[in-house]
Amino acid sequence: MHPAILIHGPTASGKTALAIAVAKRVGGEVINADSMQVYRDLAVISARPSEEEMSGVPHHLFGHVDAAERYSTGQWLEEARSRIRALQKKNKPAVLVGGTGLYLLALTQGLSSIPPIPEDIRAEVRDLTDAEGAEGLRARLEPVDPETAERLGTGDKQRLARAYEVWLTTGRSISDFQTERQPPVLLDKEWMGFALTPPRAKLYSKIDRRFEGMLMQGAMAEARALIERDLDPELPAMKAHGMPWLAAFARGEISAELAAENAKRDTRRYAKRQFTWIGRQFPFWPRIPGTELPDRLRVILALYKEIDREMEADYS
RNA sequence: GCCCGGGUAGCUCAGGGGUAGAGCAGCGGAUUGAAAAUCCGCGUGUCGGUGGUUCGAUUCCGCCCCCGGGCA
Repeated sequence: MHPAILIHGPTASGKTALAIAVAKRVGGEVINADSMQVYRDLAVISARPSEEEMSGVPHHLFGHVDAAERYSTGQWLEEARSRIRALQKKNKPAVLVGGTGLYLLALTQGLSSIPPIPEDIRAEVRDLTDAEGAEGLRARLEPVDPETAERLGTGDKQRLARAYEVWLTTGRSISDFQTERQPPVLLDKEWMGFALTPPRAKLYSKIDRRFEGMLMQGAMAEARALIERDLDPELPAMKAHGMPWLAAFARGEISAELAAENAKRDTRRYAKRQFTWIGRQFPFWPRIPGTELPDRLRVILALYKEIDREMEADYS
């Protein structure tokens, strides 16, 4: 069995092209680890690789979800598990690539086994959040799960809502669930992760240019098509970088220039958070600071060959 | 060339004899099924340069440089 290769990095750092190049060299297949590239309706806006870019390398979990769906980390993890297992059976390395750090964390550290939340409870808590805000949620959570209420920031309505949903569904606190994790899909020796860490100034100007490029490739048309479906603006797909601003522009509320400015700014801020995530959550993943594809490829292949050989030795 | 106005944070600007703020941008952090989400924290500065007055100058004065506008 070959170890899986995980490629992570901030948005617009060149993960897609690198993953394809790596997959070609090691005879592997690419699996998406990006929460937005799963949505069918977000080809341009999520910078999903085109058929042409994929250049014959099989890709999995790209654009297979409808924008009306609320995709989740848990769902992704199960889908990724089955693809990874299938590749292991074929004795091909899996190349997981994506900017969603939480997905890769779940993959390598495991997730707690919390039962799915029934739709009526989710709706109830969502209404509660709208009506009472973070304050109200916190007040409700405090008596039943004081630990989580204490740990979460006072305004973190999303996590407060999640904690409260879990309590309503199971009668147990989320902190209780979170003390244990399921075994990860990939065990320690079964994967190797790489983090792209380009110079920030360079990345930021790349982000700006990339968004301009998206506009030229039809991002606006893509946004309009979604807007016409009249979906809940709170859906994850509707929150993809640029979407809320392109929607505001479509409604005539802001200028095209402002929409583009804001979209770029949101993306830059996201990249900043990704840098923090890499530093804190993946401190031991080898860094790849270079920005040239051949250099990056060389670094990955050199390190990968080593552990791949070790693994072959272990199994023979 | 002359006359005004202005040079203060990355940007737009406020302030004023005791080394300085606001907005935006930015920076640091958290992160267990919405994560491209959600949340917490932080002014980051040769106050254009150089002399002078003063206990003390970013502030007042002189000269110089730069940018607007006007008159030539």
